[in-house]
Amino acid sequence: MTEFELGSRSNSGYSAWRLITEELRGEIAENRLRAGDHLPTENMLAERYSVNRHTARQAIAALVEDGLVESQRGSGTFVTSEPARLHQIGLRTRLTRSLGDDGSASASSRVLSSTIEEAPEDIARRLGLPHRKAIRVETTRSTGGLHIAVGTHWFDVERLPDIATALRRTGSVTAALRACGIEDYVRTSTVVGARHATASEAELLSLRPGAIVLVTEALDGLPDGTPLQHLVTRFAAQHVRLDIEHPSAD
Amino acid sequence: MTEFELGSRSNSGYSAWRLITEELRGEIAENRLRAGDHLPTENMLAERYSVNRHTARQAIAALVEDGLVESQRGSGTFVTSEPARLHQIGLRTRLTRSLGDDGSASASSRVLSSTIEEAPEDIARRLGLPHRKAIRVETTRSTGGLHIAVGTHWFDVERLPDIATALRRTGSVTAALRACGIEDYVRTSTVVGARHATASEAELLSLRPGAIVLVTEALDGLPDGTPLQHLVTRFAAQHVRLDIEHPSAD
DNA sequence: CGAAGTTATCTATTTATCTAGACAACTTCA
DNA sequence: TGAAGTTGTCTAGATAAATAGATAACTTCG
Repeated sequence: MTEFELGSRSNSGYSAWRLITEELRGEIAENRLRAGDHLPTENMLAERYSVNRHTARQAIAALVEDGLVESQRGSGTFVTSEPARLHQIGLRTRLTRSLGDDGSASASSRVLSSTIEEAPEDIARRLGLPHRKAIRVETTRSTGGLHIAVGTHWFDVERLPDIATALRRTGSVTAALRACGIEDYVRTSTVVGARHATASEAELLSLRPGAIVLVTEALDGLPDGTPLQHLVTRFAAQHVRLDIEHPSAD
Repeated sequence: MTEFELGSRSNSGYSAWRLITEELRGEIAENRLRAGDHLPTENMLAERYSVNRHTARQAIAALVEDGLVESQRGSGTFVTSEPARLHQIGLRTRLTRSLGDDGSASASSRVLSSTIEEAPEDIARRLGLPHRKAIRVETTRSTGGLHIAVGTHWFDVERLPDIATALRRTGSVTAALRACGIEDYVRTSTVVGARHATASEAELLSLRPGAIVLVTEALDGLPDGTPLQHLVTRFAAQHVRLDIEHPSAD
């Protein structure tokens, strides 16, 4: 097993306890520590990572707060038996418009704002805009009281001039597109990345600053290829898995 | 927002400069800051994140060290790096082939180890193993001198008894499968998540401890659906984004 | 019961990180 | 040329994180 040392750990921008927390979280995620298992004791962790016992305790405390482990005075700390529920969200790869990217049926999305803005150059290009004037819509999605994702949608203001009012009325992008006469649309590309959440994303998703977000960047278009919507969605990585369907070519 | 930021940022386990560094890195990776672009000045960053200018400088210094930006006294700091490269994921995804589709011959994969182990229960179930005895193979993948991904492969030891020797001989999973008589296989399912790298992953990928990995968990099978390989791949998120293949709508 | 091992809590101290202000060196542009 | 704006460097102080040691409360097991 590889342990980081003081040299590489200090000055890394990550506190010692955070690194230990995430290391243990990774072991749980990889099933090397399983439900019910006894975590290394505080003294063992302190020795393994060359830190004080208090630092090891702080690392464990973060896992306790996340519900991954439970501490019992006198006996030890154990991996929680029922792992936190993960939301499996389907990434749309064909025109499953009814469910699609909105995933589980219980998900509710809300429009935070919609403004007319100058689109960034690359987004304007992907949308095929000569003028760069676009409608920008910010949305959030939550299920079961948990904030799951925030989305930034870009529409061509000339192609869909009424999308803003339709959005405010329907509260849903899909319904708003239908109100604008778009019955069918197709996802033409999706790119997935991961990074730390920005401060505003962390606030919207009820995450700590620095939490990890999965970022999907997608382009929706008419079946003939005309681009309709550029969509950037940020998911809280600790609650979400993205499920990719692989439609067989035949 | 700014005062709230300070309060919630502390005690997060991430230093202020690290959060700023990672936010800027994300903007570069997602091509919102492009090669040649002027970074916000130190004073602008300090104001935007409500930190001292020295803290903003430290954030930039980390990007300089990673070779993403270059500072020029008097004029500013500029982006020097390209956005994260794309790794394609689709029906015919092979770890060996899909990276470096720019035709660069620099992409290479390496078999680190192969052992016979008792597979974890969930993996055994997905592979359809009654006996739980499986071959576990660890691989790494790099391109352009960058370590891109590490993979953990699981095979049925009874269905593919010779895969280990074939792997050691060929060095490639695809070639080894072909040597075992598997001419064609397809991706059945892919699930994507993200978390911090463990210390061992960070070492294999030449990342700092605490860096972010994209984790894909995939099942490959014969065209008739028989499971062949369970594959967990960890990509260095700062270098890679996943490009989800969409079937052409024809 | 008693000993050993565990988590919980407290105080004090050291070390690392962040803030504050000043000035120098350099570039850009009017 | 000069003014404004930028990065580079220095000193000092304030705040947060980690260390060190001690003791209590609880569990397990011989």
